[in-house]
Amino acid sequence: MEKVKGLEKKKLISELTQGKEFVKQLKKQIGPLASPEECDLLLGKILSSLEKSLSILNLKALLLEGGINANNSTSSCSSISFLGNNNSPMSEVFDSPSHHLDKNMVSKKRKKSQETNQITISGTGLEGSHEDGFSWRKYGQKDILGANHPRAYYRCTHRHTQGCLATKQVQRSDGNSTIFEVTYKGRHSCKVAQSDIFSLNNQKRQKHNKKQEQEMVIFNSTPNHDAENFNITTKEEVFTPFSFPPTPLNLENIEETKFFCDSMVPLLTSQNQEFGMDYMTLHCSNSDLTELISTPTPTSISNSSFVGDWDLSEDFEPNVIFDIEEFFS
DNA sequence: CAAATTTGACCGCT
DNA sequence: AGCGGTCAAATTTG
Repeated sequence: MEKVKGLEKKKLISELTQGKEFVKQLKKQIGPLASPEECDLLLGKILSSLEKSLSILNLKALLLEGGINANNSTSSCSSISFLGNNNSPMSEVFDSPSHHLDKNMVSKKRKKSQETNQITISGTGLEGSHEDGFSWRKYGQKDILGANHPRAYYRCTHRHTQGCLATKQVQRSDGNSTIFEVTYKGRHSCKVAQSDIFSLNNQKRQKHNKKQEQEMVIFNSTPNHDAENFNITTKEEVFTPFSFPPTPLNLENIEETKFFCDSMVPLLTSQNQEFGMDYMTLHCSNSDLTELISTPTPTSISNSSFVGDWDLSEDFEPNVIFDIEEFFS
């Protein structure tokens, strides 16, 4: 992660310097000979540079504000989470796995709690791209009322061998069919070695290297979030949506967190209407993302490049666009 | 041939 | 009754 830290700073300086240069050029352009097109182009560049810079800062701010667990998370992307509209304690979903061993227990108790305690990640338009390092087995698919696309149901492959009760649901977004909404439920109790995840991600990276797919990750809050209860403090241990079973993310009162991965737009966009974030779009290449989320050795996010020694005193700025692919390149 | 996926049936909840 | 979630037999895949 040290590598990334250095890159961030360099990138930030580079963006700010670029912005400065663009302003200089624009200054020269402004005058009787200035063409509107050139001015427009330069303005766009300036804005882009400034937004990228702000994004870099704001991403850090988010991670700091989000109270990301310092101990376990290795994923910059997965570490940003949003909490729901109630302060109810974490449900049985994240409690003792033994609660779920009884099939009947699952049906009633869990159903209700899962509705309010789940992590949703939306993956890329590529089916395999929302792979998260876990081994999932599809056990069902349903057409959902009002949805354009069916919902697929997956459970951990180690359900029977290790009693792992983690499940996830994958559904294409109605609005954008290239976006997959992945809802994780339950926590992995299976022992998936970090090395396994690493090698698995390496395989995937090799698979997708040529395609150079880009992913957009939108961190989205649910529409009905109550701003007052929408806090990012972390406490309870929940399953981390991206690839790290042995590296749970500590969050408190999570209701629902959505990540959207899309392959179309190379931008990271952050908006916050209620308390700083309505959604955030993180975009990076598949390989970059994989690298980011598949660090073999668990690393503290707070020790990571994102939140390391940055001084982020300013408030989060909404509507920030951040080309994370370029940023991490 | 084992593992994974598909898909219709079933179940519980509202 | 309708819906979402799960089961499990059939089928496909590696």
